[in-house]
Amino acid sequence: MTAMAPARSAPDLSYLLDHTSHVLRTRMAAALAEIGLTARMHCVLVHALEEERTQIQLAELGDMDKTTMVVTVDALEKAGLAERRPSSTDRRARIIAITEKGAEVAKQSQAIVDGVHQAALDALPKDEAEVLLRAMNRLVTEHLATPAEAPQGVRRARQKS
Amino acid sequence: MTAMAPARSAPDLSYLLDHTSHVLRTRMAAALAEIGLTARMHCVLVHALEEERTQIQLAELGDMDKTTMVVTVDALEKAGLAERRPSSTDRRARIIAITEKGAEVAKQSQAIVDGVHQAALDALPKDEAEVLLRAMNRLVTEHLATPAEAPQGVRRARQKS
DNA sequence: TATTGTTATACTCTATAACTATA
DNA sequence: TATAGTTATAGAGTATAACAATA
Repeated sequence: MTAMAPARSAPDLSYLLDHTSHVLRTRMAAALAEIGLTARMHCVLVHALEEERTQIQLAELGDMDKTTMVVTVDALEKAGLAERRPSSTDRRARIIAITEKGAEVAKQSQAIVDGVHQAALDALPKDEAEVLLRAMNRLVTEHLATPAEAPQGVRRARQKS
Repeated sequence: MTAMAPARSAPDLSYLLDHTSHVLRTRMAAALAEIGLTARMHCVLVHALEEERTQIQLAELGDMDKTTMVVTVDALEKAGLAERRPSSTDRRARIIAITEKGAEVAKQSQAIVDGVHQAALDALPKDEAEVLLRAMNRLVTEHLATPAEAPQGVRRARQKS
């Protein structure tokens, strides 16, 4: 959706943010798809490499639901990039261990991600890119840190079958 | 989803754009919901007010599917903000005419939209806000103008029932 | 034949609920 | 009792197909 603001209005920040984030997301998806990854898979791969983490911990880091995590880990396992290992301290939990192949793919995917990001920043004058990042970081940590409550779209509890 | 970039990487533009656009979208939805509008309804309202436009033209302007347009116009009609009128030049097409009440609501909703945008920009130092807008406009018109093709997510044709 | 608007429906995504096994 | 992970499925959003009227 576009164009929240006609003439004589405040600049249409909604459009600017929505459009750029959408286009960048499609670029990223397309670039990662070339090595068989989704953005979520890359995200889990990278965080699981940093240290031993359970599915729940990885879900929180990637801001996903634990059920979404299940399918993401399923995909990583199926591709031979990760394995579920029982935690030595909690028999309920699974540590997501990255395989050797997974580590290699993670290196590639990180290069891809960095490349897509850098290409966008390089398309700007250096000083603009710098200020853009500073301003965006400020918004993310301050005024636009937390989402508003959903207005009417409250998800109803599902019916008992 | 968050955190495409760990240490030693290019700045995580994906996260910055996704997070800010998501939060701003929830703010906008919540603010517009107070007068019974969705962002789409506001968008159609404003564009239909500018000049006589058909549903298809409005759909293109708002980057929606024509079927999404149908439900949006349904909602506007039900709320008494717009009416479908037969086009005088093409008997297939419907002109979306905004009612008096619709015009008034559009004025309010535009003020709401501007307020949400301005509040975000006011949260930044003036020079940062200026450069942010310049940089975002540059990205939107240049490097991040057009989405990449969807990689695998090709929608299959539906089965004949 | 192509296009506007409509209805109906299928697809994708994600969250909810319910469950098992542990804690 | 609460939590980690799993399965199954409901709900929201949206695109596709088919259609009627008209171009």
